[in-house]
Amino acid sequence: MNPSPVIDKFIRYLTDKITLSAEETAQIAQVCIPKKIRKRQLLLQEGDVWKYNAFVGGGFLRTYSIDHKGNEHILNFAPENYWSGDRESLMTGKPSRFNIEAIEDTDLVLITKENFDLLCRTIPQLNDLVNAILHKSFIVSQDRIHAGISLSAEEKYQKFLDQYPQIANRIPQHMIASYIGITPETLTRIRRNNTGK
Amino acid sequence: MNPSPVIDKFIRYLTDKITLSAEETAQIAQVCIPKKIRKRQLLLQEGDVWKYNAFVGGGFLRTYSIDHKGNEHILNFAPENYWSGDRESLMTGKPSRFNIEAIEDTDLVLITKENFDLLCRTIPQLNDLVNAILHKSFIVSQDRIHAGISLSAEEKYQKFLDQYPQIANRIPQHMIASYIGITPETLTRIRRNNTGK
DNA sequence: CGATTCTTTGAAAACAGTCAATCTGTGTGG
DNA sequence: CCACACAGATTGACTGTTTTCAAAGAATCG
Repeated sequence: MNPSPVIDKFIRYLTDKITLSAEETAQIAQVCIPKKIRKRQLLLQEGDVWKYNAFVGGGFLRTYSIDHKGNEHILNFAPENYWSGDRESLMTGKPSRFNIEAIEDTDLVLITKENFDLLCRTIPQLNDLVNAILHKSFIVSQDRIHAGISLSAEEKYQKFLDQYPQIANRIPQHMIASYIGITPETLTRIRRNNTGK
Repeated sequence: MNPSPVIDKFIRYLTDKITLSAEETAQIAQVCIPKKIRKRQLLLQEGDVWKYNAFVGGGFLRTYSIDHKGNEHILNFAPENYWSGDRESLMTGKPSRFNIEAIEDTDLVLITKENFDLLCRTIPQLNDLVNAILHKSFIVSQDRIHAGISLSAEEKYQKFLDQYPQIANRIPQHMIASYIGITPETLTRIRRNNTGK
């Protein structure tokens, strides 16, 4: 047992997918930094450098940028059992263009890049898992790009609902609008036309 | 020396990035399938299952879909020293939604998924290289998604020019339009307004 | 309840798409 | 070498979609 429930949750998430020895789980737990953030608090602020891998044990995060007009653009959502962070800042060491904010009170595990890389080098199954997740994320990204260049606003909304029903009913709809790249007013109008039929 | 110049090119691409023993390069070369395709020929046709990893030694490929109105949407370009293929079809075994076509006469190396995975398991440096490429590709994808939801058509065009000048002057501009998700007519109008200043 | 956040609405303007026609450059076959 | 075909780019007029801005209604939370 660990001092922190979210670390337990993280270890369970891992052992659900890969086999780990007692030493390995201990080794992982040792470098886990549990963290709680309240609704509307920032985990990462634009301009800061991101240094971790973050696992969401409970709650909900969003990653977004703010453009020159003050409009927010949501790049990602991260509910429980998802990962969050800014890989670009992590990899390059440059200041992030994004904010990561809690949509709900959130429990996290942070692992610094150095520790995480070390774990991956020491535990091959973990390395494989991480690569499998990355691989899947890439495919999902490509699909979102394809949707972005080929679907109408209405189709993008429908696709979002189909793909992420559990997210859709947990967030305000202006965040869905932001994620698919339209204004909240446009989303209202799309919904009016659809529910009318 | 290999029977095929494109395999040599591929091996050089690899040894430029990682250290390989003579046996390892031999092992890799052994499973390489060299292939030439002519301009406008298809490497992959929508509906077929994609089975390979494809390295572009020379020439130029594009990956695109055709929507219900008959419009093409370009998901990716692959010039020399890039990889191509449909990872989604490769991973799931499902028929591809995409076509991959040669924009110019193209020299390729194909490696079947089975052989490729085996190589990665046998040669750790190769595995690391592949993961590093995937990691980078993911970051590039995220950036394109962000551009898609936050930039105007004009800004997307400008970003494309900045990011891929060497691609921009090698393809017809209606393909740039297709890649950034606008019509060729709109791109013409954007250009007119910009070069006018 | 009062404050805040979120959604909806309307009217106008900006933007992007459609369709059809024309213009341009390139390359091929006669 | 010319004529023609073809792919690509541009234009204009029109339509349709999306944004913008301002205001008013819900809904939620402390």
